[in-house]
Amino acid sequence: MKLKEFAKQLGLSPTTVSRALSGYPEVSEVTRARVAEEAVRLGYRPNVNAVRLKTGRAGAIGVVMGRAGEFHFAEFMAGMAERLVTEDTDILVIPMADPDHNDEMQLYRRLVESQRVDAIIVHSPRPNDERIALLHKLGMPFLVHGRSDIDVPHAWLDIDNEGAVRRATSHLIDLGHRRIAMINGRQGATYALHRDNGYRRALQSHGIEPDPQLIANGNFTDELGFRFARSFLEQPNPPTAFVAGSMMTALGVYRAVRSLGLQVGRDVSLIAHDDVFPYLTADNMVPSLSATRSSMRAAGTRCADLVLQLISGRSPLEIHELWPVELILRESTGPVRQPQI
Amino acid sequence: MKLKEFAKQLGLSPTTVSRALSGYPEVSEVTRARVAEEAVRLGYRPNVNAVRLKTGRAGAIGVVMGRAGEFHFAEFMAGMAERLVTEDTDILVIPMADPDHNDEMQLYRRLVESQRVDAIIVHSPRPNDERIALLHKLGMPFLVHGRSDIDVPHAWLDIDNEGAVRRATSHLIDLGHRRIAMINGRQGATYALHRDNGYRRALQSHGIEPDPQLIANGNFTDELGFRFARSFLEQPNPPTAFVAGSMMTALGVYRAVRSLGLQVGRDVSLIAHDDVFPYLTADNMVPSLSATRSSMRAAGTRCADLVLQLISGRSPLEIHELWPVELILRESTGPVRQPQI
DNA sequence: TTTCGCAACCAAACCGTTTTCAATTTTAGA
DNA sequence: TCTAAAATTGAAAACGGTTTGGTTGCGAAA
Repeated sequence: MKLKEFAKQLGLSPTTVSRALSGYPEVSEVTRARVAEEAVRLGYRPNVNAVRLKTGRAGAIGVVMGRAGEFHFAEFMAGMAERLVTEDTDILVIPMADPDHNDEMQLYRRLVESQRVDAIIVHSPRPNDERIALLHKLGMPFLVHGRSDIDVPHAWLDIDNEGAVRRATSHLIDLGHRRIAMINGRQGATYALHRDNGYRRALQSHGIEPDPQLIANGNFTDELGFRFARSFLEQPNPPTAFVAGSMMTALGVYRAVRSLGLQVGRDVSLIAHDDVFPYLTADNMVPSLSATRSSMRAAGTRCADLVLQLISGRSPLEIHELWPVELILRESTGPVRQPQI
Repeated sequence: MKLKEFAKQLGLSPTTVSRALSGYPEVSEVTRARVAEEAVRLGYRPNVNAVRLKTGRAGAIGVVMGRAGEFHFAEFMAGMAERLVTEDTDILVIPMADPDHNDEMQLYRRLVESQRVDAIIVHSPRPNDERIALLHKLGMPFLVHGRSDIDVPHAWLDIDNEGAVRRATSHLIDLGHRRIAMINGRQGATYALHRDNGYRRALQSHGIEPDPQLIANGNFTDELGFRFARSFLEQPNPPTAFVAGSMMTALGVYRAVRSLGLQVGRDVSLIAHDDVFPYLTADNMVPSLSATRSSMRAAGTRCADLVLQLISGRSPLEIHELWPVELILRESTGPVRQPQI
């Protein structure tokens, strides 16, 4: 059913019908109601592609997806979906070929030019992220999930990574730990930097010098969690506590600790960051995992919300949200054990 | 840069330019080369929305996303992305409000009518899945990831769930196990049914009567893995082996077994299904996990490929792929222990 | 030479909306 | 009652491409 045909059935012009459905004021309430009603009855729905061509709006939010299968991704998307379900906006997932730099910029450039999306969400920004500069230059609305230090105005939503890790680390220090290892995310992303800062500040404010031998960076995998933890624990002067970047990393740390005949929460303390997954909960781990917690799903929902505001004209300058992170103490943290004499 | 302008710069008509770029034969090679070259140089790219309006193609594949944050999802998408990155097709994620039945059908109907996608991928089909009937009726190309018994022709790609679980169960029986528990996925989906069949057939072909007390269904979460395993093991006549539906479930089972002072691989055997995640590998678990394995990512890639074929006209009737599943034996399986006398 | 076929190109119609500008009808004010 | 202003409605021009149905020019066949 096309507009023309539909309008004819109603005895109205396409103009009026279009306006009635789009909520323009210059159409009488009576007419509007009738049009809306008949549209449902006859099943008329405007052709999206025609609307998009004419209006220039794409009706979609772009999310560029890296190749690393990040488990956060699904949660974030589910959160976005939750918000967008009532909206007439969908999510366009754009595959990224290689993390090769040039390619990536090219991808964003094309995405913008192609006019397939009204806005873009940028993930895992770097301190000086060229994607941000590019999108700003091209005038494409975008929201950064995370933050960047770049000298370009941008809307962002981030969690307080630094504060979270600082508190986590401080807490471990308060428990008497002095050798605290840090298993961080991949180097380069701002959040990893912030977490590193939080870690260092906590140590330094207690007069402890960070030991580079106790700091590691890498993907959030069980495997790396294990490897790093294991190699740290096998050092001559092993750590008594760990701060870990993700639930998967935590799993690896648990394994490593166990594999050495030690016990998490007694011999080694651990605090990890928990993005709140329905399928793996910190509280259920044995011993239950002390965690800095912030819902990835909620972030997705809010990001979708903010992007919608961005699209409808709100200034990026007004959109800066820093979410506090909970620190939830459970059994994986405990006072440092006196070295056996 | 619009087509008209671009054509003028080249001293050609829009017609010829359009044809040159779209690879039509009635344009000389010389011209085609020149057009292609200049397009790059001047940065001309056809407006997607205009192309879509005119051709009726949407340039996107639809994936409906449930609210349950499934960790498989990201892997599957990453796989799709891998295939689509070279193509001019993207992935449209459509949020699903409630798993409420009517709503879901309504969603699919609208999705089709809106012409935002050229094809749809249907996940976790049920034996008699109305979505399939609907899409078939509406003439929308679609690929089912999984299978359905419904009496409607449909393209599908599935893994041999039944065979996988049958072999896994048989292997456990060969190891001497007789009380084998089954922690399956949510009731309703075909794959859960197939796995159940595989489980029952294996038992029955060895003359073992399935015990409903040892069969559970539910989401693939660590929590449910733990609960089910624990409650099974606390029964008067506990199982000596488990077949579990996912890696997360397996984590829960490990926990449950440990919590009772038992040991996986010695006191209790376990085989779980592994979708192959970069962040959690069966081989790294302690003891390493015996698993039926099939790459979710590879499935995503192939599904994308098949959908593209579907879009370009291949008959759904020809597209039926049943992937074999590997059975990889590691340390979590062992001979049944004689009951302590 | 004329005719035909073919390669290469082009003008204009069309895809299904939105929106500008203009026309018509109502309403309100005098 | 008349008129100006306000409230509705419509006709037609975009939006930026693709594609149909030609036209043109040239060499080969008749």
